[in-house]
Amino acid sequence: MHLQPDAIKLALMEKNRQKKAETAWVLLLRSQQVLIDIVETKLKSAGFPPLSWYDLLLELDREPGRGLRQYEIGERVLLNKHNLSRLIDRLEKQALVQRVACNTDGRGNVIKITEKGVHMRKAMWPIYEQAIQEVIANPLTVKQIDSLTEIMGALLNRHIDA
Amino acid sequence: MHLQPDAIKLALMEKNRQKKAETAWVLLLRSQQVLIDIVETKLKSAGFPPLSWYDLLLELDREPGRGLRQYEIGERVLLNKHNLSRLIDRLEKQALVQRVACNTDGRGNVIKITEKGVHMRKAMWPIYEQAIQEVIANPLTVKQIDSLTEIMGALLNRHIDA
DNA sequence: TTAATTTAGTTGCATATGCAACAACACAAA
DNA sequence: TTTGTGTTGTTGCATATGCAACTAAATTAA
Repeated sequence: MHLQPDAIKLALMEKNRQKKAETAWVLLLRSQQVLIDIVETKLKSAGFPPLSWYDLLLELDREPGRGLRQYEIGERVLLNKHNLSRLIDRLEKQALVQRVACNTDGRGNVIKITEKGVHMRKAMWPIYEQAIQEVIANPLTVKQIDSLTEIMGALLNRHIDA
Repeated sequence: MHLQPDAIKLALMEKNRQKKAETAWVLLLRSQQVLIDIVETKLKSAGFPPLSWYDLLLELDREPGRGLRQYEIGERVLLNKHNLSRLIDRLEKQALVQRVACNTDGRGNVIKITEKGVHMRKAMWPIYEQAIQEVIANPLTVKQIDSLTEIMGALLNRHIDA
């Protein structure tokens, strides 16, 4: 066995790196499906609405009186305006949130969480918390959890601008 | 500052663990959304069908002549039969796969990939491969990629039986 | 054999999502 | 002012997904 020229060596390393990335990607895809499904199922069997509702309620709950413009929510929850518009429809129909005409911008409206919405989020949290424990906290060591956070952060940062 | 009794210390550690798990979960949720969206967008802009089609074609491509029963595909692709049934409808409409009556089980059918399906999968792969490079291989070190694989494996294993 | 139960797959219905077109307003330039 | 351009949000349409009901065939039990 003889030493390979650096260029070839590098190319092989890159090839290997890509192979590993593909393996990781497939597992990431699968685990996403499985874990989200578990969490959604737990919420549903407890008689609660899906994760996306929780997300929305949480963001609104963080802005007590002020509320949020629709586009602000869209940025935080990573939802395009089409879906967001209708997601808010559904929540409003359940009286969990409320559309208020915006006095500084005649086009838009400000979304505010209602009392009922606050209660709903609070009621959902224990179930959600327990689900997170089951799908993340229990199967992993603390070191792995930290590592997961770091890696997901790196993946996200790379694509925030895109 | 005095030493805490072990029980309290343990409880605090568990609380901390859960906190970290919640942070990791949120990042995992977000990054999955973003990464999958990037990959899907790349496929679409290249004029290709979505990821789920690729998944199905890949599984079938691995069983050249034999094909697969629908429930077998369901197990591998993690899709319930309802959706699978209609996903196959769509692919069959594009002549990428073919339903063949099963001679050992009169209820079911065997799904086989067509020549066109084989070509489609081959054509999609370079785009898909490049997308994986962009979302996983480029942003991470090899060590992180290995770590990601290990962690996702741990998460999946835990819930394979459930 | 017949009858009861389980399994494979499809279909109808309600809901969720993406895309494109649109309406209404804000903002900037002429 | 008017005109053009970008932004905010909604709606129609096509498609995708989950749930429950259903058909048909396999399997088991009597």
